[in-house]
Amino acid sequence: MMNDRIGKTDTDRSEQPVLVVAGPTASGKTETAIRLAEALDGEIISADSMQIYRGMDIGTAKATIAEQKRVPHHIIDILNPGEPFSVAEYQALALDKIRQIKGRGHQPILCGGTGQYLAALTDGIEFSPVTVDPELRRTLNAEAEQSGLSALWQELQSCDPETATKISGTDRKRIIRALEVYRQTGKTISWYNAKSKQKGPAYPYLGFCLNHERAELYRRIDRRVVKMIESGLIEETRALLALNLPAGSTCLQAIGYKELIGYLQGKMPLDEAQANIQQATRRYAKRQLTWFRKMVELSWLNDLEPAAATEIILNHIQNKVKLRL
RNA sequence: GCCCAGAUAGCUCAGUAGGUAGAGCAGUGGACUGAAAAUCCUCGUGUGGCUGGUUCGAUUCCGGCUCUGGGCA
Repeated sequence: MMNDRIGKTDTDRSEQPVLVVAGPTASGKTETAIRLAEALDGEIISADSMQIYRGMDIGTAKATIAEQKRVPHHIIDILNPGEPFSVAEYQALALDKIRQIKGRGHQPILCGGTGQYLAALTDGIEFSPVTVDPELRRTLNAEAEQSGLSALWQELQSCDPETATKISGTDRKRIIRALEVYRQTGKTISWYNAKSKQKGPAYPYLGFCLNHERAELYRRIDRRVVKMIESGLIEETRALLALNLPAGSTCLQAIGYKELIGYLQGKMPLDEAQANIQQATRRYAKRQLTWFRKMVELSWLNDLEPAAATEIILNHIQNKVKLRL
């Protein structure tokens, strides 16, 4: 075959789209992204809301130390358990990483299963300047406790009927967030949202979604949960528990840990905790797929192991580059 | 071998004084703009074990058979 080298694109990737490797848990994202990075001189930016926490390794299926040595990883292990985080912060961090990686002439590869994080980048959402005020959030939660959620819903109904009709009167988190915005600024969250998509994404993206036939995906999930427990997830949870984090800490929402805490506190036998983890993971995977189906720019790769998926993605990129020449 | 109880949705079961059935769980689809592995919404047709009978009509009543659980020998 002819020389495959394609001009200066080897070193100048500033025009190349950011690669996205999405997919539900246990679909093979991590290994695929690493292989891609090795082939493309790439660096991986995680898009995962739980892998940001240090010490939560097994349960979040974080790339192992050995895997992280193969290729640079970003936005992993950036916080201690118990520290708060948000999509907007994620987006800012990720955009910064993309810029830096491109600056080095490397290929940025977004890899992760948190649909909201991915969408914040690919949809180019411009978040409002209204940050989270923990004090106000506590107040609103307390009000919901005392006067009931419907009282807050009423308040929203009168100050921001557009949002009130859009979300459910039982969706506690969204009602509270909408009121946070209104009480702090006097402007509605719908007003901010309306202007949030005007700019479009800061970078072009080329995305792939790994997936498996549902029954097979669920088998993989069930198997992986067993493996996690065998490899020390209980110990990891014990360590997390020993930190005595305030209830409501984001990291305590993580599947696997929250169920095993119940086991460690003697509330349920291990096999029950394991079954609960498997079920919660299956439901989570289903919700992830809802996000990915909505992201029309994703190409779906079904029933493939990482090696094969990587091949296909590389071919795809190769063809695109050739077409452009 | 005999006696008793069961057999209804993927699972556990309810109900129909005879007019072709509904809960929980599992599962499905969806929403998502600073907690997102979170939060929330939607969706219930299944040879009523098989087979005869009674009846205008049987998942429901009666008989036989099969299977399951328990008891007696």
